[in-house]
Amino acid sequence: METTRDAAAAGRLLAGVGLGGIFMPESVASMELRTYADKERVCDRGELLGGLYVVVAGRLKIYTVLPNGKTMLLRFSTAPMLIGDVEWSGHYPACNSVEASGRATLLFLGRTHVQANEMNNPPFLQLMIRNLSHKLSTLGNGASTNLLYPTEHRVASYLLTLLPSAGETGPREEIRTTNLMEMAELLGTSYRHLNRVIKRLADSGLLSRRRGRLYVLDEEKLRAFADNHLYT
Amino acid sequence: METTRDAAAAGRLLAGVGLGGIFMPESVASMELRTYADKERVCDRGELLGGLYVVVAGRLKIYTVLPNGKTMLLRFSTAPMLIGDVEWSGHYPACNSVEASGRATLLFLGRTHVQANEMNNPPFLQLMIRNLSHKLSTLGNGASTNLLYPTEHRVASYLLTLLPSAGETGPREEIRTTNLMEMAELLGTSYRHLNRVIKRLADSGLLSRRRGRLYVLDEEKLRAFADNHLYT
DNA sequence: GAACGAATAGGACATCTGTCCTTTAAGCCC
DNA sequence: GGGCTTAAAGGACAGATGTCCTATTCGTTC
Repeated sequence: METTRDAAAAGRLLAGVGLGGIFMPESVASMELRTYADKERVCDRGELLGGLYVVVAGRLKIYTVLPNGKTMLLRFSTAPMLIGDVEWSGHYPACNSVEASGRATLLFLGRTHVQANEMNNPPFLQLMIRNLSHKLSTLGNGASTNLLYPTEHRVASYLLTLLPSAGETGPREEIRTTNLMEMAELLGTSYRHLNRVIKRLADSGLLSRRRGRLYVLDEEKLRAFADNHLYT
Repeated sequence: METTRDAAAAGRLLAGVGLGGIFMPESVASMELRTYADKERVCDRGELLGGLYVVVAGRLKIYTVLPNGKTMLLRFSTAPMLIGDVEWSGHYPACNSVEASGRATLLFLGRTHVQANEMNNPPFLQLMIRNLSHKLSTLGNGASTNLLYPTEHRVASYLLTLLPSAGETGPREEIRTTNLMEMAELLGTSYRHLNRVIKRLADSGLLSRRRGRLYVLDEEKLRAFADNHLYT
């Protein structure tokens, strides 16, 4: 991880991701620019965070690690998401692990600066609220889906969510995985089982797989399969 | 549901649950006092909320209903939790259903009042943040546990979490269910299976069940079983 | 081109878990 | 007490899912 400190650059980056004017100038001046290499860890579950991060470029992988060693992929974060907002108010240890998925750039603002500059700054507080709300509703949706629908169904939902024609908003980079193993982790199942399910869907003619890639052949049937559900 | 409007009472109730001085006086003056009977619905998933609620007495049951009709119990809310905070910033439809578990009393503040009075009020915004953070970390913990541990394990964790001696903080009313069917819903399993697992634990001498109640016989073994995990 | 690791693909098997059904026990109302 | 509803308890069975293993394919590196 490389760290630099450049108030002008920080301000520019913030404006570039739509967060211009949100942070107090003193905060911007104290921000560190941190760049991570692919797969580099930003924080581990259980560790104290020391401050707040703003994603300004690249993509982060957010996941949980449980005592039994199992892992669950929760989401990907892109600009202008915050990292560390959940832990902030209670100064709790990180509830999830975060690592870079490809090269990623974050701005870091130390805890003392947040406390001194931002706690009475409504635009910042509102940003926190928007971020938390978004995470909460995404997580809630994913959690109940994972638990209450069979894998077959979740695979269908997942693919539809990524299908460009599916939503006016287009594919959701927040959940796009880079390979099948990640997809299994996101859907909360084993790689083996995911494969089994994909094979079933392919055998039924809903999908085709060529060289490790999946292609949706019958969007309508897939949609029926997914019970019209999406990973919002 | 009975509704009254009494600014003095609202102020008293807020102070009583530790929220004195958080809301602007104009907000307090516009709050409605709403009382719900047992099992009465406060809101249904998908409906627009119209404002923000503060729990001041009693207990609410928060759960998700999916298109396939299945249900998952997420948590119970007691004073001084907020309801509707998740949906607030985007004016989204409710992501969960809420019903009273026993008689419950809420204060309701209409959306326009929140917008006019509270959006520049740091103590209120901080309250929102605290609430959202708490919900997010609880939900994240529960979601990954439900997905990554077998039921047997979750039953053990759940019972330990409720066991007075388990935490310095004592039993967590947020997850205490009133019967086995609710417990199954909270743990994300079927009633049948929960029964099966309880029987196994009882046969192994870790629990005993008498007249529908469960008693922990061997806390140490149960703890080992739970991999030291709690429903935080 | 050979060698290697990472990712894909799937066979075999055990077991976890859900659905459907029946029985029993407890509480409530008339 | 009799009849009702609700919850607890569990038998039987099918299906979903995880674990362990083995090929195979692909891309990278030497």
